[in-house]
Amino acid sequence: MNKPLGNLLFPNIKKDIKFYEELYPERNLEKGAIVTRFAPSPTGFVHMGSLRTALIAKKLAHDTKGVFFLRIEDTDLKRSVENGIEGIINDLNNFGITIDEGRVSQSEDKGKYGPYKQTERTEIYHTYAKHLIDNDLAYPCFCKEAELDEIRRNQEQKQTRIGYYGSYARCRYLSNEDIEEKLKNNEEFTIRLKSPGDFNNKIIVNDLAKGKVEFPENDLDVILLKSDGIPTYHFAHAIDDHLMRTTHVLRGDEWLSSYPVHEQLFKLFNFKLPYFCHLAPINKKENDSIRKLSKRKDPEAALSYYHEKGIPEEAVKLYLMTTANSNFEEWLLHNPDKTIDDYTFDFKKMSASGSLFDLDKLINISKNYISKQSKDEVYENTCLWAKVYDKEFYNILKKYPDYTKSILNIERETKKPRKDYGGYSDVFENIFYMYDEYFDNLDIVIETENYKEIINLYIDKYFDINDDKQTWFEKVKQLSNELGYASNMKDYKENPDNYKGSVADVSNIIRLALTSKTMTPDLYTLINILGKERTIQRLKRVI
RNA sequence: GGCCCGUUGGUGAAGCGGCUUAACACACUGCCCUUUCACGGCAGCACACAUGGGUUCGAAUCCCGUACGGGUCACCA
Repeated sequence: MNKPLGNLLFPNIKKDIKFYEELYPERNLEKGAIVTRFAPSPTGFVHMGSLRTALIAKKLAHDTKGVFFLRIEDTDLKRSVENGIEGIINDLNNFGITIDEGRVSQSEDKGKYGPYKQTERTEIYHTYAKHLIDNDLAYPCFCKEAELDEIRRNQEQKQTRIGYYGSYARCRYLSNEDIEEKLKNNEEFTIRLKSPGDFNNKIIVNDLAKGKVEFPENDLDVILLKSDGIPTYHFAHAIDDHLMRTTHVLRGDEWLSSYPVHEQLFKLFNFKLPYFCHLAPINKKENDSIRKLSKRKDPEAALSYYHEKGIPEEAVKLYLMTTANSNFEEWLLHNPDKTIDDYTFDFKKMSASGSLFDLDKLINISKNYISKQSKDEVYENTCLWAKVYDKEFYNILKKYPDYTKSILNIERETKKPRKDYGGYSDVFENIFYMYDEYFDNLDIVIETENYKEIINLYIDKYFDINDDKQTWFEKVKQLSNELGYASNMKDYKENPDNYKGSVADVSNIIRLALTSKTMTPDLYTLINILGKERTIQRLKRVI
């Protein structure tokens, strides 16, 4: 016990930890209910990896009738970004990751376990720090940066373990008088843990993702409170996740190696230890090395990247889920009409190692997802996209809603829909030629020599907007025959020399004249959507 | 350097001691279907279990060593 020191260091702290233990009681939830949180730093947008963590955390909580909350970890003043909190809330909302409690705006909380922003909890941290000091489990450290450097250099030279521990932890042995003296001189100090651990002892975690992991016990006198009085991650994590009654801590596996510190803190306070799940990162290959997908270096780490491509949020989530749970993809294949909400998350199906980010796969998922949407959904979503990223196209879409929908509906809303769009940004490239506003400015080049003859004959003799598909195609075949083109592809393939070409060539000339492209959806449907006048006008334009 | 994690084809991965001549999905290639494209079907691709020992009648699966990759050792989270 060292009560005088606690009072000396924290003269303004009048409460004790019992006060907070009672203020934030255990949650009254059903048995098996999981309490998780998303705890980002407001350093900018949400990272793909963080989004995945949040997605899983929310799912676990909601599947078990638990609670999912948002806590803002803004203890690094230097890195905090101005509208960081709004950005995070925004990203979460866009992806439908709804929180039950926590920070809901820059300054507002929802829920009884707040405040949910760490810089607003300093009194709590100080109370718990004082408690540790009172019990001789923490002490002030006056070491300056230079001294700490010196210790490290010394350790490097001796090739011993690096860190502030044991006899290297100089300030651990300061007497109350020494401390009082330094305080009088206004020396800056941090509060360090007086670790009771022994490096030779072993501890074991049963990590939900990694399995059993063995560590040496922590003996580092880690910093609990920085010299500005703000807690470090380690300290804040222990206090907050206990007081907020988190049952499952999901976080990146870069935290795995500091687990011994955290466990020690929980035990010193007699907190109930939550379950831990350390997720492997999403990686990227750069040259020959593999590294974590980086906010700074990789545009695809930002959620805005997908927004810009018009990849639906749901598709991103589906992709993230396939990387989070290895059997999710197959499950979805067998349950095509179900959603992520119907899936039961399984810790055992989590990969222990990090995977490479695969944009191809994401786009494939997105194609499948968009292909299942109705024409109205695709129309609305494309409008939303274009409104931000292509104003001109947006105006066109808004000008011709029904016309556009009929285009978007080609080979859609069937059992085997087309999969043209990896994102809404692909829509333009696939349908722009249907609008005169774009089409009229195109140069149309048809290489076939006698294309004028073909088109003339088509207009004069065979074109009739009222034909059904069967009749239409029969006529194209007749047209082919009349001009020496094979109407039957098999015949043509067997004896190509007998013909000038095939019905495929003939259709393609018409296709080119009408669309400027050689690859389009079904021509007959296209003609019907274009209508009689526009079709003839376009056909005449090339001759 | 200490501590920790990981390593199945180009990618994600199934596998949990015999059912494995190692699934499935993406990507790629070819064929079929077909007026183009797409969809769909079929096939292929890829010397895929990092490596060396051991345990066992039997090992991708268990144990040990090594290599390689990654993390961490901040008054950053």
